[in-house]
Amino acid sequence: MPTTTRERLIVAAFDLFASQGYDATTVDQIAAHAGVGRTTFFRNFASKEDVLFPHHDDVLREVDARLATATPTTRSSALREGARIVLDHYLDEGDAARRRYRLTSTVPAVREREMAAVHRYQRLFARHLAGWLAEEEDGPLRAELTAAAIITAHNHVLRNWLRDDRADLIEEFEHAIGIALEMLGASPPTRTTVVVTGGGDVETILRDVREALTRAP
Amino acid sequence: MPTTTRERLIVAAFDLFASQGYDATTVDQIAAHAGVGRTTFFRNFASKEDVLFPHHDDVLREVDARLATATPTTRSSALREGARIVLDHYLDEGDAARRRYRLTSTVPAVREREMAAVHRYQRLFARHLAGWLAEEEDGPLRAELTAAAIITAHNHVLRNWLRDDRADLIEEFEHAIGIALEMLGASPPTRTTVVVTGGGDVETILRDVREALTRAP
DNA sequence: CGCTAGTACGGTACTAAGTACCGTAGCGAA
DNA sequence: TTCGCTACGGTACTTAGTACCGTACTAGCG
Repeated sequence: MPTTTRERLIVAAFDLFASQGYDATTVDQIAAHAGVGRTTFFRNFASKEDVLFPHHDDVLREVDARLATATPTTRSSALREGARIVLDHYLDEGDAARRRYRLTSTVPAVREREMAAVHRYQRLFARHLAGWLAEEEDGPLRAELTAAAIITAHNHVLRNWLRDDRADLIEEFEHAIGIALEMLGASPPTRTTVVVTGGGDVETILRDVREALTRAP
Repeated sequence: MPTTTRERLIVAAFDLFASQGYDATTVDQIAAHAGVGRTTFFRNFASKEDVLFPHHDDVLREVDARLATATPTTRSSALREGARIVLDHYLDEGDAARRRYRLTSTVPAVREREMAAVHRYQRLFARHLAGWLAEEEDGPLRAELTAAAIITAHNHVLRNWLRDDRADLIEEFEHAIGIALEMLGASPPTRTTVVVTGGGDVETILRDVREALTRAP
């Protein structure tokens, strides 16, 4: 098993945090448990909290790249999918995400770090949005509001999932993002062609459309 | 001048941070500059960062009290005035707020602390809003979105002011809060109408519908 | 007046995070 | 082999934060 030193440190840290608690675990213990020296820990992670958020930089780059591909007509879905990248990453982490959540709920220092991470995502979205809305009235403000809405909706769904595993997570996510974007302003009319009358979110509408289309000629 | 020890510590800390920078200033220096022992510092402030945010607890209580007085017909103004309480507090601080801002802009540890403080306000707003929207569909999510919008609008105006003093601050604030609430207040469309002309099989149409719906909020 | 209880303070000693620096083992390329 | 690079371990240090103890001051009460 050629696991890298960095990964061994992450595993060791999560194990010790889970068994002893965060505050009661020292960096020396983490390093020892991973079979390396203390210096090596700080070479891989800038602080004790950082070992809990080892992938945010990668995910940030991913989201940044996705948002950068947006065109004026695809911005809405770029925002959706940008947020989905973050959500999916948490899902991929699986149990680790849940163990970390338990820490963020109880340890102030970890919670602050988590908030800092969230803030970076929000600023990333806001930066792209600011570019998109540069011409509009109150562009910078609207950019920040939209970014805040997306992050808030994302976190809302994520927290629900972290608390108790639920099956319809993706649907919930689409619903929440839909509400966030819908609350934020009317979109220009599109030149689309199909139709549906009826209420509900995207998934509901799609279900209705599918039903109508498959039932009719 | 019967200034209390706590206040002397605050003044000493701000002075030293301004002259030497945050990291280069030790708690010992702050205590010595205030003419007290190191122990006394930690009796008054839980941490070195805390001395920079000495009044948040009071303001939080104030805002809490204001929001608690809201009736179903006055909620909008309660939100406005709740945010105004926070803004006014920063204005009262005057130069101290601006000196702190300089630190939050440059020192990561201070910035994280600031974000934690902001988060407490947002959660306070969200808590009240959640109570107000308890009956509504997606109440908790909408509560968080609204709280996020208010805090974001507030911070947007505040940051502008902290960067460069501007005269029409209050007007800007009302404008920003207005946009935030307006964006959120817009009643969600109860009927969604999408029109598709043209043929194609069911799956093709469904794909078009999905694309249209996800592209335009 | 003397006595007592509470409060604020100073000092000492300790733990642990984070930094700086030095030395060294491995490893691929010239 | 030798050079250069990278990763690692060890030591020593600074500083935030905690725990604990002793003491001065003050208010209240006999």
